Amino acid sequence: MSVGSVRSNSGKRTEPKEKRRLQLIQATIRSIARHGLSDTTVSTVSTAAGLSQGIINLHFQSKEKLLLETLAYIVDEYKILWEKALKEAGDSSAERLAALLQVDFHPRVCDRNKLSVWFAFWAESKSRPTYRKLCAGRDKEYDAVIFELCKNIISEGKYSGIDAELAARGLSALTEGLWLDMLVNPRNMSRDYARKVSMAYLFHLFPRHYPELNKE
Amino acid sequence: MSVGSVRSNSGKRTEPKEKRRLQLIQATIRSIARHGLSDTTVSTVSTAAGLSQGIINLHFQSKEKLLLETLAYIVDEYKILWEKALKEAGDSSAERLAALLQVDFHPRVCDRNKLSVWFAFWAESKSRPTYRKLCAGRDKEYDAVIFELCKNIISEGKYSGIDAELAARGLSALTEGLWLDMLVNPRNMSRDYARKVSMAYLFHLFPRHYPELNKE
Amino acid sequence: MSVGSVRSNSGKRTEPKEKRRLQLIQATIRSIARHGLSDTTVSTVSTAAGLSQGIINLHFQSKEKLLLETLAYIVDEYKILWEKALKEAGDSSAERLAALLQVDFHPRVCDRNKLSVWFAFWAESKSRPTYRKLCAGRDKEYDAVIFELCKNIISEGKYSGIDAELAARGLSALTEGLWLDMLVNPRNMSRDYARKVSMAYLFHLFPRHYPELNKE
Amino acid sequence: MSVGSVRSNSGKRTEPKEKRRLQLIQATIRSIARHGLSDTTVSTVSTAAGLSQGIINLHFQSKEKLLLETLAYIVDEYKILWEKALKEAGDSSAERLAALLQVDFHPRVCDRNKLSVWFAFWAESKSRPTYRKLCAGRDKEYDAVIFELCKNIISEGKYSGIDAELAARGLSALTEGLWLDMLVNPRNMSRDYARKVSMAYLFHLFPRHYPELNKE
DNA sequence: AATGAATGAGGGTTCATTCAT
DNA sequence: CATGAATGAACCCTCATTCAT
Repeated sequence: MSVGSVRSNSGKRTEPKEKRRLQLIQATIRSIARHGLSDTTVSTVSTAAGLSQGIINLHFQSKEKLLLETLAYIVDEYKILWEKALKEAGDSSAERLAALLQVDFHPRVCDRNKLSVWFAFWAESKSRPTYRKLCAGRDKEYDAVIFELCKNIISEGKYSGIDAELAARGLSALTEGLWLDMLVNPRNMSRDYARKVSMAYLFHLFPRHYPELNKE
Repeated sequence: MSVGSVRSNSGKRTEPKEKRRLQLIQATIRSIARHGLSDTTVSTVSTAAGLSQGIINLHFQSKEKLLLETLAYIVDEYKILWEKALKEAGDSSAERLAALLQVDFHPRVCDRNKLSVWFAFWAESKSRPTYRKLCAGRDKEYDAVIFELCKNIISEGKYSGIDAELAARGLSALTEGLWLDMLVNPRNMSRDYARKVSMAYLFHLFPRHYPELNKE
Repeated sequence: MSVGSVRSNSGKRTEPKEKRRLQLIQATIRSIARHGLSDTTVSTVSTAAGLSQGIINLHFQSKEKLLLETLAYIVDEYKILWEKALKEAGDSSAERLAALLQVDFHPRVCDRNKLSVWFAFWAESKSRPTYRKLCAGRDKEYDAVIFELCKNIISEGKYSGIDAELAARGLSALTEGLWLDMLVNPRNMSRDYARKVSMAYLFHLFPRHYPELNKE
Repeated sequence: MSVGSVRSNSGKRTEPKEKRRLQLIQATIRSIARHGLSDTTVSTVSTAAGLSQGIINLHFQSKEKLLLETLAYIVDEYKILWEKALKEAGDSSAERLAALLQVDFHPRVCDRNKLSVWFAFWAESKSRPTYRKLCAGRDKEYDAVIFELCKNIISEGKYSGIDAELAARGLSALTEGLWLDMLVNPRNMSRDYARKVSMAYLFHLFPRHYPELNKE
């Protein structure tokens, strides 16, 4: 076989494996969204993927590992979107902060299936340290950046009476609360409206940095 | 059995019965907090209650009903505290709103075990309409009152550029987000600090109504 | 409750438990004999016992533990018969040795079902140290006693050219070989004939101690 | 395909085919010795052979057939060694009998891996007639020859009080028992010592035919 | 001829529920 | 009212077998 055919072979042998894993992770997300984490079984997942039962242990050794990789997948996806937003955003702290919040309401993040997964794992994180650790990575970095940006904005805008940490924590908590509303009660909280609520908070905090929000 | 004996027994039998049910509900809360909802079994609950396995079907017919009543118990408790706060609060909308937010950070509400239960059920609410309905009751009334109070305050204070609904939704979401932080990462988010974050938001929204918050 | 009732209660609550375990162990022996160790499943055992599948994990935690306790049961039973035989035997070494060999062909030991179990575990003992350890207890003591008795007999009878250890090892191996024949080919090797073979060996070793065997 | 190509291929295709089969049989022996028959899987065998999973069904159709052929291989090997010994032995019955027993302790027979296989199948022979039949071939012929030789020796040596069948059965059982000891407890029973035990028995039976054994 | 991804029947185990005590 | 032994459905996982490559 020529080098070319070897390359295409390796593409066919290793790629499908990665594709299968992705396919199964996506089936897991759908299953958690549809049945809940408690009622997500090897059977619901493999059925959702249109494959046989044994496939999960073949590719992930155990159901537990599949769940962990599913969480990791979602955490990673979020992180990537977030870093991309930071890279593409302008230099000003105000722009950067706004860009980050936009990510939180990006369709790929606010997908209700994925929100199901986030909250399923958060809900169990108290009893499962492994879950908490996976999420903690996200939170820590996230919090630090938000805090830094708030601090900059406050000093730039000479906002008095605003504590940077209180503001940052508020912004972060607000996002999570809005996610919860979108998950639990999507009719009363659309993605678009959630973003508006978030932006309204930003405006009230830093009115001189976000004049345009006033008019929306 | 004569009517008389039934009646006299009913006093003795139903009271302990109610106590057993409460005892089991509290054991359920502890079990969900400790093991997660997925790993909460009839056995973990009855062990936590110091009773035998059969006790749950005896008093609740099924595990599912026990879970529902546990959720109902927490929802009710929250509602009661909330109504009590409204009744005891002053007449001004600002006072009433602040009083309500205080309830959200009341030790009895913010108990981490109970937060575990809230989020456990929220996480599954997408797949279990019964859960959602139980929570929906709380949310609807809650949202309506908060909204009304915000509207009053805005008109009283002639706050321009504040949409009452956006503000109300923000306040409500913020609380939920702070609850999540307290659940997932209690070291970084104490009950006290959460309340401060919440109050800080209130202040930024309605500075002329909450001057005292400025100094804290 | 009186002391009496407590006693009868404990008899009813703990005895059945022990009875169930015995019942399951006996079902296991039958299953190994009938299906072989490889094909002995939780299902074959519980069916043999006339009970449900869950019963095994209820009483033995796992199938593996049931198997170990089954082996231990058979080892123990053998040991008890053996010690009883020693206690009841006369004082002379010749009598004692003969008594021990009688045990090896006792109906309760040579039961073909039980032989199945012995050989099933011996066959796996190379790969499963736990099995070997359980059997090793028996072997060691057994060998030591047989050796001692042979030594005494040899010195008493002034048998020249007989090594006590060779004789003892031979006697012990002969028994095991006869067991195998009874297991694998019961039509050609009855319990009675096996005993005769064993006794014939004894006679050839120590003719002056076992004159009566000559005539049989 | 032309006849010619078939013929020329048959040399190339069937030879390696036979080699593969042998390779897999040997891997099976190692696997049974290492993991036990219960834990010998298609995977343990193919791994031991350094080949892929599918190879077994390719060459043996099923796992069961591989096991049967493995047993047959060992039975055959034993038979061949045995027949060769008979052919090469002298004419006297005593020599022939001794030669046969030598085979039983030949390194190729007493290999602990192979003993594992023997006993694995013997242990299951009660529940699997197919296994028993495979072994029965060996036993029958073996027993007949041993018996014949003993009979000759007895009549030659005018040994009184010795029943030929009892002696033959004893010899055969002794060998099997010694094999078991070598398998289960190799530290206490070396191949060399086992042979000595066997020879000691022979001496005691027929002292006038085996004078040399006396001195060893 | 050989591979190894995929299958699915059947394994051991868990657990909500029942019921005799 | 309370227990806990027993059940059996459903879980996760293993593994002999198939088949496209």
